[in-house]
Amino acid sequence: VWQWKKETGSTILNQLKALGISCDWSHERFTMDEGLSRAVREAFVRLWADGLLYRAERLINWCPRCKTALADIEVVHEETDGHLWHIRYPFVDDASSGLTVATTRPETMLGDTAVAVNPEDPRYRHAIDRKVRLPIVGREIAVIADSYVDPTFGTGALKITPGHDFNDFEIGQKYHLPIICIFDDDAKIRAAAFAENGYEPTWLERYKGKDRFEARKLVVEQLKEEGHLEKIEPYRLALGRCYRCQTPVEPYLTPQWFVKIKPLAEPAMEVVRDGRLKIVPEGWANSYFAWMENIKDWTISRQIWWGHQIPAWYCVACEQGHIIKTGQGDFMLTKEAKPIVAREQPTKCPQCGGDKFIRDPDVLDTWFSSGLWPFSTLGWPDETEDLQRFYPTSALVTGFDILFFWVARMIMMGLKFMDNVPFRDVYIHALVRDQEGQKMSKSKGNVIDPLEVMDKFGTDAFRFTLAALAAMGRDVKLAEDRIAGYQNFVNKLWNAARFVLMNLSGGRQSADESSNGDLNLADQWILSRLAATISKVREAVDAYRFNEFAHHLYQFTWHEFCDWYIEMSKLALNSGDANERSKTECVLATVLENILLLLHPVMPFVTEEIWHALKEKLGQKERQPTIMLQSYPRAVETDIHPEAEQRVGYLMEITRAVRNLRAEMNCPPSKEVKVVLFGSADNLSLLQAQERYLKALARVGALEYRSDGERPKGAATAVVGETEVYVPLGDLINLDEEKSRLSRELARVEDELARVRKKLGNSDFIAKAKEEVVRREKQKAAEFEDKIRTLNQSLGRIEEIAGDKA
RNA sequence: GGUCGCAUAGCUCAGUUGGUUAGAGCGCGCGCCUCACAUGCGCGAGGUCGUAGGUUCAACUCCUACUGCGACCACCA
Repeated sequence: VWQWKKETGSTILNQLKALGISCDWSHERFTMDEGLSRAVREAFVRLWADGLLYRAERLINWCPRCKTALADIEVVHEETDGHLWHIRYPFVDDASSGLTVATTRPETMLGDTAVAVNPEDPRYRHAIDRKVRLPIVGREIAVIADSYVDPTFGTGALKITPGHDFNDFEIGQKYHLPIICIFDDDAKIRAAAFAENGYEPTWLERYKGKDRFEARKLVVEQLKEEGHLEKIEPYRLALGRCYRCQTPVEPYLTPQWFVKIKPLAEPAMEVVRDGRLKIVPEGWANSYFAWMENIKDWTISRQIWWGHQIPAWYCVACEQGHIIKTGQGDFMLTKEAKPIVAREQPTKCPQCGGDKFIRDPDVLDTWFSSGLWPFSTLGWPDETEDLQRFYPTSALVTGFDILFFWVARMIMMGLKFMDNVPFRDVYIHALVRDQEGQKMSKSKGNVIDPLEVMDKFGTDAFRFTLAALAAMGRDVKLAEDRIAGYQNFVNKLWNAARFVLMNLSGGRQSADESSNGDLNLADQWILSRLAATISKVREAVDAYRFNEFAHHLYQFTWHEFCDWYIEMSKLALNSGDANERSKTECVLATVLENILLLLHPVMPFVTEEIWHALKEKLGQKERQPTIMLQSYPRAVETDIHPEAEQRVGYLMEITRAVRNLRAEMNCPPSKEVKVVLFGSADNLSLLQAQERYLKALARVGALEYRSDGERPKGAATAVVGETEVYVPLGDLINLDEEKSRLSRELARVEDELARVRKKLGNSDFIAKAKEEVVRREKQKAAEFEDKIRTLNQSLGRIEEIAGDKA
């Protein structure tokens, strides 16, 4: 175990570290550590004392390959093609007639001890309380009536094998039927089974020691030979397999340890119901309840070679008769053996005073110790400081596949032993699937090794991608294109940082000491946008909406900071105004630092790197050793500046309009153009005040502002709000192109207007819609009408020119 | 068999209380080596939001049915 742990454990740790996960490595624990073993023994003893543990012989799920008991949850059911075999069991009193049973497992007939029919089934009234003779075996078994039998399934007659089927076991208990276990722990035919029941089978030679599937063939063959096989139908059945080795599970009768689960499950459901523990996304709470409500006692003993050995001892003197030797040094305890449950081996038997004990050879299901994890790792059962401080934790992040295996158990155990939930939130993250959406699995060979991906694209890009794709409640198809895209984002951030660093004068000014009085418009704007972004990012994280988190940061960093602000900042930096320049430097540094802090959880490596460079440049390096110790940014209320946002928004629209016109008219970027703007005095004075931005961003040479008068002829035109934008191109203008462009735009706006008018024409709409909605629609209509008017005028002028030319 | 989820641009996906010109990334088209970045910059094309009904003044958004995927749970032989 320890060798295995060393290898696997270090692989996992290396992966985690490569992923840039920052943990308190001093708290690393392994299930088999002494501290945890102690917690396991303590928990076991307490459960026993509280009557929540018992040892009993039950039909349990058994893996004949692993030779161990399995919990229900460790059995995976899989639709499998099989057959329904119809076998005829003749009546003892009249061999010429009989009952036909249908079964998916003909070999188990060797252990049948009854046939059941539904008491209401008219076909079988005559059969009740008669006896039938088992083919091959020759044993006489009773026909019983029980409403459990579904008359519509198969033949309506059900063979009862209490030793090898869960339902049959129940029925067997109800009618006190004998139990014949025909298999040994290998699922091979066990000869002794028949001798035990007083049979001297001559037919046994043929089956003895045969595996269950071989036995099936032989049974079918013999039934056929003897004329008892009536029919074989194809049938799909849900076959239970061992979750580890896929071997079909065999119901098997052995003594095992069980946890009485209902008393633990009840409170565990309650805390989710009353909100003391939140499952995110909520949808999983339904599954959680469904599972908890139908939960059966938990088989916790395992017959495997490693794990926590069960802390139960048996007095050799008292239990002698219940100890069965099964091999050299191996032994088994019958269901009658009385365990002494204790933290340590007892010194004296309370019954006989004997001092010789053997310890229960079984070990515990690993999930038993895992269930104690939230507190066993913190020193429980001691009242440690760690326990005080860290229990309960705020959130558990995990995949749905262990919601039942582990999470549910932690909740039950936490409530039982700590009297409190182990964590407040359970965030069920998406499962990463391959490009085709298939679940990754070793057997399918479609596993994506995170180390390889990180090697190719970088850890930061990989982490950011996972966050960006982690939309609530949806699995992730990991596409390399996507990672490549975010790799570019990392690069973009790097280059933006380079720009900022090369423009900082250095040393003299610190980013957080900026005086925010009389900043220029761009500075006000970006700080306002930053504040808004911080708020949205925080909201997203609080709600576990990591895709929104990533989206907002991507959008802000690339499309606001880089695309607009950095470009605008160049004007301030080159303005020759030292005061303005230093303020802009401050803002650049502030925004960059905030971006780094905001992104750090998803992009730890680049952000750390850039942050150090930034701190060095600002002369603050010694003060702050690592970005990780910084607190997460909070939005600065006073930075919020709606007016600046609105103004820059307008400026951006005009800029886009000019760029658009240039592009449509195939005007090369190298060529400066003249722009004439018509609009209200307010808007124009704003534009005029900020015209350096317009000139730089849209490559405009000269700008003219007019409130009314003749519109320029031969100009490409656009309408932004109430502002008309003209780019006079003189003879360069392509009349046809401009005409079709304007017509297209006109058609689009007319469409919009028609839609809005239709709404406004509907009296129900006016009467019933919210006032604000109506007002907005009216405003839209007015805007569209204005726009249509100017577009028509522009079209008119184009046609005029065309006319002149012709 | 039961339960739940998903169907939106060529691809992968967002769209939080019903009213937006339905968005992003990649891909695609056009134009650019504009002094942080061609892993880049600018502009653009592309969707009757799976089908059929219903509720509503108004539906991608709510309800029903259907179709097609997917997952989980399940002892009907």
